[in-house]
Amino acid sequence: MSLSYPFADTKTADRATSLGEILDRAAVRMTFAKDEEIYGQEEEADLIYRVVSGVVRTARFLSDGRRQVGGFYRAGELFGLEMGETHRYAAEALTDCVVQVIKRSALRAEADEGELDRAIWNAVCRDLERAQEHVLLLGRKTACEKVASFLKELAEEADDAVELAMGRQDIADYLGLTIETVSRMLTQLQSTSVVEFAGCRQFRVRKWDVLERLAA
Amino acid sequence: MSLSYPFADTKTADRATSLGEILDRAAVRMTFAKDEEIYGQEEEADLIYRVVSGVVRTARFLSDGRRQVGGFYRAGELFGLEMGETHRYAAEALTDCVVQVIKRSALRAEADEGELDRAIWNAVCRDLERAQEHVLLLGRKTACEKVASFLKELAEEADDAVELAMGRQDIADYLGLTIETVSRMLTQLQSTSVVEFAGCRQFRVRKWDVLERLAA
DNA sequence: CGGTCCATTGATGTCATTCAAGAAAAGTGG
DNA sequence: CCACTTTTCTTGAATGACATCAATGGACCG
Repeated sequence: MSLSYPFADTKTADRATSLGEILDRAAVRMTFAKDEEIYGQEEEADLIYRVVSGVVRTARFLSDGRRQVGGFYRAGELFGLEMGETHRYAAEALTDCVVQVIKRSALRAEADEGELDRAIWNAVCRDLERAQEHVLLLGRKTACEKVASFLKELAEEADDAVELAMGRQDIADYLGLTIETVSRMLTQLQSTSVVEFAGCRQFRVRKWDVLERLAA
Repeated sequence: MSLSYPFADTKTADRATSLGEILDRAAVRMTFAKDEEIYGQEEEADLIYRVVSGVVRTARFLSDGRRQVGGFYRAGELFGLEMGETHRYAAEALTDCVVQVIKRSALRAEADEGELDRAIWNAVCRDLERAQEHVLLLGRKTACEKVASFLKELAEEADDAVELAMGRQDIADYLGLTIETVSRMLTQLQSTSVVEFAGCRQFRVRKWDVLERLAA
């Protein structure tokens, strides 16, 4: 991990109007290598994080090593605001990535309250919605439905060809499956021409209607 | 379902200091019979709810009838603040229950902002934390661990004998299992003297250490 | 070009589900 | 309060979905 401080232009008279500007000015920028830990499960949580580039995953471990991936965060997204005293999920760099970090207290001084609160509020609500979808997926969907749901979610935010930032193990741990099962389901979706893979990290959807039906 | 309006003492000069008082004064009180729907999945969400008595469950259905229970809410808890345009989970009366309901906008006029925001904020954060725990449970725990976790969570907020408000089907749909599996795991936990049941709706923990270990 | 890592595929095993029955509890009406 | 019905819970046996174990195949990288 490496640090680099922002230009200290605290003399700027105007208050920043967007959270992005506030962070660009006041946050510390940190770089993490692939698989490096950003913060640990059980660590104290008074920092706010924002992805600048790369992808971050959150994950939680059971004592015997089983892992559950909570979610993936892309450029522009806030993470790490779990609001208890400590983080319940760890955050790790899925790819090499750059992250802005700021103390909640420091941010409060910089920003006009409304702007800040709204951004954090939105991030927490988005996390909650995702977690609720995740609960449904993990609790009541079959392996095939899980994988279809996962591909669908990725594909509907991308135009045509979708790049998978994560490997099979991360997908498996996100979906509550094993890598073998994920692999088999992907093969199955390909053999029925629902999706088409170019290598194991890029795909495009061939039959949207079928994919949506399979995602249940 | 039946309605009853609160005493309209809006002349009170002082602003209420606790959310409870605000709601007691300004909210509509509604009574729901067991299994009655409080709001539906996909319904518009601009009301805030608070359990006065009884227990509420949230649940979501897949098109073929499979059900995932999101959680249970007890007296004093706020629910229904999912913050998207529509509810993603339905809310139903698990038992006969009384609920306070208020429009978010109306509440905003009544309360001093800080008090209100803090209460909603706490409720949303609590929901998020629960959902994250739920994800771990559903994704990576075995049937036995799921049931043990469930009993443990119930038991640690109650003194000695714990009353189960919900039936086996609700437990199963909360844990992502079938009623038969839940029943078998409960039998197993009894036969190993980890818990002891008096009828099928009341139990007490016999071996806390073992229960905690099994909950993983 | 050989080595390492990751993904796929096949064979087998296991845990949870499904199907089917019976037992206990809860509701109903006399 | 007791028979009777209905619902819910438990238990057993068989099936099935996903996991595990083991081997092969492909991609990336020095």
